[in-house]
Amino acid sequence: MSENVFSQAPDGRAHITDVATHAGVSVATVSRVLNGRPSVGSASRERVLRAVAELNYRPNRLARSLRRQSAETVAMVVSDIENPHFAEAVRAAEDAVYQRGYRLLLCNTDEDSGKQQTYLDVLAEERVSGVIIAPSDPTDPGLGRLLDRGIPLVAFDRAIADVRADAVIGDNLDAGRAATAHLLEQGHTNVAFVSGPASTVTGRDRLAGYEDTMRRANLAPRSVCAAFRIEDGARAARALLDDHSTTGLIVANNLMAAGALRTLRAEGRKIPEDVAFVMIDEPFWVDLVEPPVTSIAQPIRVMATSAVRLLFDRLNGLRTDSQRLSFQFELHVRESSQRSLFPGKTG
Amino acid sequence: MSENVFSQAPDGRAHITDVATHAGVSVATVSRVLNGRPSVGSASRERVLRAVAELNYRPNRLARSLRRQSAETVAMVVSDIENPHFAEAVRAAEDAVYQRGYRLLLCNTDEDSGKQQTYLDVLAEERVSGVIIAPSDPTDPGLGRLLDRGIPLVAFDRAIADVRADAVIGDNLDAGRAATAHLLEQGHTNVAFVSGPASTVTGRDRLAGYEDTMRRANLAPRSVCAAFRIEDGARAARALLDDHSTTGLIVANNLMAAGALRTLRAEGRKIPEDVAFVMIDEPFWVDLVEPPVTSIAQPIRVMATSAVRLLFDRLNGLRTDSQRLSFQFELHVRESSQRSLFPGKTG
DNA sequence: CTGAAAGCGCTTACAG
DNA sequence: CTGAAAGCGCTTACAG
Repeated sequence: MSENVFSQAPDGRAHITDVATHAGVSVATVSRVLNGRPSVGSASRERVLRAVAELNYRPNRLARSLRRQSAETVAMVVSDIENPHFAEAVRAAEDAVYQRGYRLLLCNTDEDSGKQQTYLDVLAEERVSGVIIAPSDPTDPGLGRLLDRGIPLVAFDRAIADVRADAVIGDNLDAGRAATAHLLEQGHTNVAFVSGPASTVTGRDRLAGYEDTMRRANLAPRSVCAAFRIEDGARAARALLDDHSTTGLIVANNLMAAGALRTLRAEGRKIPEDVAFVMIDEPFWVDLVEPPVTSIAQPIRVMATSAVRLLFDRLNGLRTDSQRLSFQFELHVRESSQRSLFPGKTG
Repeated sequence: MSENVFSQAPDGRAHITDVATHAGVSVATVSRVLNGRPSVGSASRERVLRAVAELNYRPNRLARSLRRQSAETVAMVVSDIENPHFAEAVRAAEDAVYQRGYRLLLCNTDEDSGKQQTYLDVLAEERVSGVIIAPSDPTDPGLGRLLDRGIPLVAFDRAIADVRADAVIGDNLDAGRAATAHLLEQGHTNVAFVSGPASTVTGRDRLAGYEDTMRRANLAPRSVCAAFRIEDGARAARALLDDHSTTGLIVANNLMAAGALRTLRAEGRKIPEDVAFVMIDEPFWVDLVEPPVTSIAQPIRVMATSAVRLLFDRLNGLRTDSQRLSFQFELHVRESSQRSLFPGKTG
């Protein structure tokens, strides 16, 4: 039991050597106590713990990570944290990662492939344990480089080409089909589609589902591609509604849907009387707007949690082959598409 | 120019020593080139750069951070990343931090003081450069411990007691006053208030502003405290609307406002005819709902950017005294509170 | 159960 | 302009 003055002021800047001195043991013993190794005498253990408390000691995780060759950090790369869809995913992923004692590094790429590239490089330097990514640019060579280094990658929401990556993806083709089929069943024939960017799978597949369903019904698809943003949705809707024969409108994500609704309101089109409306995604406001909006919902939380599980299965060596999880969307019919409420009008 | 076989496979697992060998220089020279130090001959520089490219070398940032005693990481701790208010702040902060070459570590505390405490400890271990925090628990001793270690702290959105911390706060008292004054001006006398939790400044101050304004007008304040969540807002609104004499309702944040709107709709109360409605916060959906909602808006992006600036001023040694920035809210009147549109009814 | 020592991969005075 | 060497703060065989 040393009667030393503190070898270091108790301001938390103490190092493991200070704790060792203070407790009268070796740094190895301190380390063992701190890491919960069993082989430490209870007397030593107690003195170490007391010294830690008195010095307000916190181990330096940089040093530990360097030594252990593991940073216990998962990075999540999304294209827009302000998109409630991703906010929800990030939240669920953070929870799941935190429960496993890891940290979640957030990277927002802003749908900018340059920013994504920079981030992927940084993540490689950072020696993160794994990466969950909704790629802005799925062709980024940085993705392959990460995998080259043995850093497991999970494509979330949007697929990437590299077969070594795991993936958790919604069935976007089906989402586009379901939305379209629903409006056709309501008797609409002139249905237009506000699509996401062709550079993303979510953009392409949802559009493909729409076009496919239209063509099978011998109807001409009509769509405009836009970025997944509010203003772009408003603009795209304006373009599509120029043709006043349009009686059904599908919007490929929640932000664009907000913009499209603004356009419909600004132009005085009644929903669903003039235009029936369906959106993909189900933000909390679907039933706050007037009328409540028919939506195609995705189990985002479950998907995010699954992505984390896939990652940790790899990290824990439980699996070496890559896996791809596909999730179904669900159609939730609300007033915005209820043509049947107005049986007088038929195409 | 060495004709060596790669000292290490070009799979990105190369170390600085491999690069040095490959380029035929010392590790010191490699390090200098990588860190942009001027004192390197152009021949050496070129060979190093080529070796880096050929080996797909990426420096290990853990080692660098350990050596430099700086992780170049800023942590942002928020209570709910799904709250669009914080999502917007996180996004702006991430941008500002990224521009300075730092990373943003996201910590979601879920309004759970235990989780916040754990996170603050982890951040101390992590040796993060600084912390921006909207505290779930402003009395957390971990806050003081961080400051003890010399880690700069910026209280964002919600103040903390420690005078060593910087702060970027909205004038919440004024927000509560402005919302209330607006409804009183519209002729309402029976105005109720859905408040946030008393444990947060945003909860307390907005409520205090409301109560103050009511009392000055010799009116009896009536409020219910709730968590900043959708369901809690719905429940609180139900309780307050039980008293059918209520003609004005103010809700203290955007999530609770969504819940309150749901309640109003469920109970068939017309806005603003039966109940005039004002919310604090201005999410993008304020003008999508019917009718558009009068809101008290805050310049969140500017606030988040300012928080980052305060942090870096400290990190760059430009300032040692603590600073507190206060931001004003703005009242944006929309239909939900337009009593004047219905001049026939007067309280 | 415990300690001395090597080593994780860098950076940076120091010396030339 | 360049290199040899110390050191950042830990963890972990190895030996006892």
